Amino acid sequence: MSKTDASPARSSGPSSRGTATARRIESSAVALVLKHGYDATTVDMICADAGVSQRTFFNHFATKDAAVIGTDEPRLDESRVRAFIASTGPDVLADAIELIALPGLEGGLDPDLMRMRMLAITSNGALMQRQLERFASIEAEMAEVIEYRLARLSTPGESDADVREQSRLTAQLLAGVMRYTAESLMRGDAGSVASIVAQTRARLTAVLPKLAGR
Amino acid sequence: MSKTDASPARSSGPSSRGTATARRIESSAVALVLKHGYDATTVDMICADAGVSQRTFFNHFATKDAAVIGTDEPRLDESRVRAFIASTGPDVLADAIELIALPGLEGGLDPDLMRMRMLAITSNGALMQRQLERFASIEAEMAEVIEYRLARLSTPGESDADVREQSRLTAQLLAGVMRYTAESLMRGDAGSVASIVAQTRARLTAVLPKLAGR
DNA sequence: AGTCAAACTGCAGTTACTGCATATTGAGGT
DNA sequence: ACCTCAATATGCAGTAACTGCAGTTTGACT
Repeated sequence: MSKTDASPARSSGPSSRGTATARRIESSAVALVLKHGYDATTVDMICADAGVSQRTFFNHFATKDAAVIGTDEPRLDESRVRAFIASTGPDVLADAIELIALPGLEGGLDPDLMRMRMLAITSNGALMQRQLERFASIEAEMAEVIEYRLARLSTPGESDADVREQSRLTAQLLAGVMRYTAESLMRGDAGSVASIVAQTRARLTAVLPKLAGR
Repeated sequence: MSKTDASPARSSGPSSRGTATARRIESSAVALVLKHGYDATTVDMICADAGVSQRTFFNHFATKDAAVIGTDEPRLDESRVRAFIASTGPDVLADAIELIALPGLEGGLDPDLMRMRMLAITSNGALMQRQLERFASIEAEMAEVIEYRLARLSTPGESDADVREQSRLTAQLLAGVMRYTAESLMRGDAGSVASIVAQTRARLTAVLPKLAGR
């Protein structure tokens, strides 16, 4: 009797939610990519190392990237979001960096895995790209959050629609800031993630006034 | 007698520079993708339509995407660059949009092909992503150009290195603006490319002062 | 006519990824 | 203890993108 659908994440969004198998695959993937590079690491190699079949691999991860990057969605931390919205300062962008970057890059489950994953990602341009796309995936969410801050800063003549569009634009600017941050990390400009984030914040507050046409 | 290397762009960056074959492949690719969608269009189909072998296809284009997106590098227009640098206004970002967007999205060779390509790209998220990556590829170049403007706006305490980093950051912000512009296009917010660009510019100058911490 | 190189082609192979059918395992109900 | 069921893992065959290699056509220049 056909049990049609069986696997954990059959062709839908990958889950990897904590299952031991997924975790094994992840750490094998990260380790092998660190050792041999991304292109030189085949899915078969990862499967052999993790002791699973190729089919199982793809049951857990939609793509090879996903196994390396990790699939835990970079959710926004609720309490941080509340604090962000509550703040009334004009440093919307600068505040937003920490909202995404700190939980997304640092906070995690297994610190060792996170560190190795970080290395694996920053060692490869294509993977970096994917990572940035993941950040981009919460852009819509960020736009919404940003809207709360911007609404309070709106000037007389602006409609709600204007504010919404400005929020979308700001969310994209934020993505740019994130990319700059990631680039700094890739350049290996020393320091922890937190210090790089702080540095970005400083540069941002320095340059923004110059760009705002009075 | 083996003539080892023969093809125009053997595994290096694709060229497509004007050769009739490449142009035929391009227009076949765009047309088929418009008709059947990106995923449903195989390379074989494109080859059949263009009357070339698959190997020839990959001699001209490194990837399937490339054939649809086009490979004419979005070079910066020299005269526009000069004008951009000459300008002393603080609207660095807003000015930069036009520097990239107008030649990149509008100005082209075959207007018909450009229009269809535009449709094909905006109809597919993945292709859009690629397009944005192409814009991103001139980020380094833009950072350099932006540096000229920012240097003039630098404040007393800043070193050259500071200005350079700020330029990099600004180039990434610009990429964000470009993404917002592209998103607007995809939403089909009516209007020509030029009008969308103008709209983006307006929103940008409206929102930037709010983000600059006094 | 002869030479040379650019462009085109065929073919076999690798790799990522998918659909389908099947096997295993473990928890719950009877 | 037995059956059920659902989640998970697997084998297998297939598709499609892309690559390397080796060979052929084409066209310009001598």
